[in-house]
Amino acid sequence: MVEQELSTEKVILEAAKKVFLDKGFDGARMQQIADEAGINKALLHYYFRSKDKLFDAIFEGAFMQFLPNISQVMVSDIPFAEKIRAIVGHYIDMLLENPYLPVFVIRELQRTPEKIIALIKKTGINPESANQMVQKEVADGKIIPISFTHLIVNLIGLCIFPFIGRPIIEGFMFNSDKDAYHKFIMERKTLVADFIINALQIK
Amino acid sequence: MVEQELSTEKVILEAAKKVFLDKGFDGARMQQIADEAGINKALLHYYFRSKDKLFDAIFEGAFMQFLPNISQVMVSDIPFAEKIRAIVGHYIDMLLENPYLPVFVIRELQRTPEKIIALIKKTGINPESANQMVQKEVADGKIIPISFTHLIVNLIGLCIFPFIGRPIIEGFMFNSDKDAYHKFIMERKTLVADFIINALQIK
DNA sequence: GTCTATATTGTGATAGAC
DNA sequence: GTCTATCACAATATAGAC
Repeated sequence: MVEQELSTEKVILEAAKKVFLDKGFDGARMQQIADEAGINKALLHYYFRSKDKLFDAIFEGAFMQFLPNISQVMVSDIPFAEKIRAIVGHYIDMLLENPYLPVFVIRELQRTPEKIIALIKKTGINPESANQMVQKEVADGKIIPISFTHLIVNLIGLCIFPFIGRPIIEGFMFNSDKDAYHKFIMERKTLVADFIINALQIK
Repeated sequence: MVEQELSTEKVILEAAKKVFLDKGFDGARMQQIADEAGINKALLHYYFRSKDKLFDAIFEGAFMQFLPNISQVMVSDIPFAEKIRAIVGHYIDMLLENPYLPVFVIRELQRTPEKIIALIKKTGINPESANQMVQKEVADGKIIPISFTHLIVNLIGLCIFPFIGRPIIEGFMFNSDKDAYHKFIMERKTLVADFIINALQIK
């Protein structure tokens, strides 16, 4: 078992991710990334040639992480309500570990939408098959009529907004009480799932 | 009735709002704002002295518009379900007219959170009084137990995410079919209200 | 591979004529 | 008030020594 030191490239990628996630492409500075990595600017360009390419090196992974992992859960054999609970629970856990991810993705989605559409198309994700599963539940009278698109938009919106709006929720609603904010997020793991389950009138 | 020509200051503010809303503070360029206003950069500085001050001149109004107008509706005498319908309907209508507003506010909320907390505190908005109204409904057994904070976070999240995620929804889910996207948004005016009403099990 | 120094371009801001 | 010209500095990127 070797105490492997992180390669320079990995250190740069870590630093870049941290700065880009916080500041966005437009707000990030190569100098800040270099400082964060404990190296100088020239070395960034030696490894990644340009700010654009360095950004690309971290974006795809971040974006894929942002998409909730529904396919694994959807094909499993548990009741629909349990699927909702599992997806919401895992998604909020991921967001707790990556709280800047939503704002980051949203910012870049506005800056370079075409690039990101191309990226998501490349993944082979198939919303039509997801929709068929939802429509099966509808046809069986298990849930009220709703499209997969509306459902996933509701689910993501309910999960990410507390992270997007953290400054207002923590700073204003909870008077900068971090513990109250954290408690609020933990409550949402069950609250959001129940909210969706009630809304869909799952039988 | 005079065909009043817009003052230069108003033209600048309109141009600045357009560019800042689209690109954010970091991505916006004074040159682009000048072009948009049909004037030169020097004149921008003559009127507003700095990019920061020009930004401040448009931000407060934009941010206030972003907050859903709940107080007027909440104090009225209609049933709770109708209040939800009214708030959601008006909010989505506003977002249809200002589709870039959510991303803009979110970006700046991350960039200068303290400034924005101070701004919202200045308005005298009182979440405690809103919470009391919600708790009255809970105590009367009209809705399931929920805090005002969870409720408003759910409501805003459900309303804004379709606008935040437009590139993915329109570009990917609907294969760049703008009409399909617009239809989707219009559906949400009733769908989101019903979703909340069902979730709260309003009696 | 890593550094210092420097080139090059972009961008906010000002000076001064009209 | 509005313009052209320009300054000053910030930021990306490269050259070249080690």
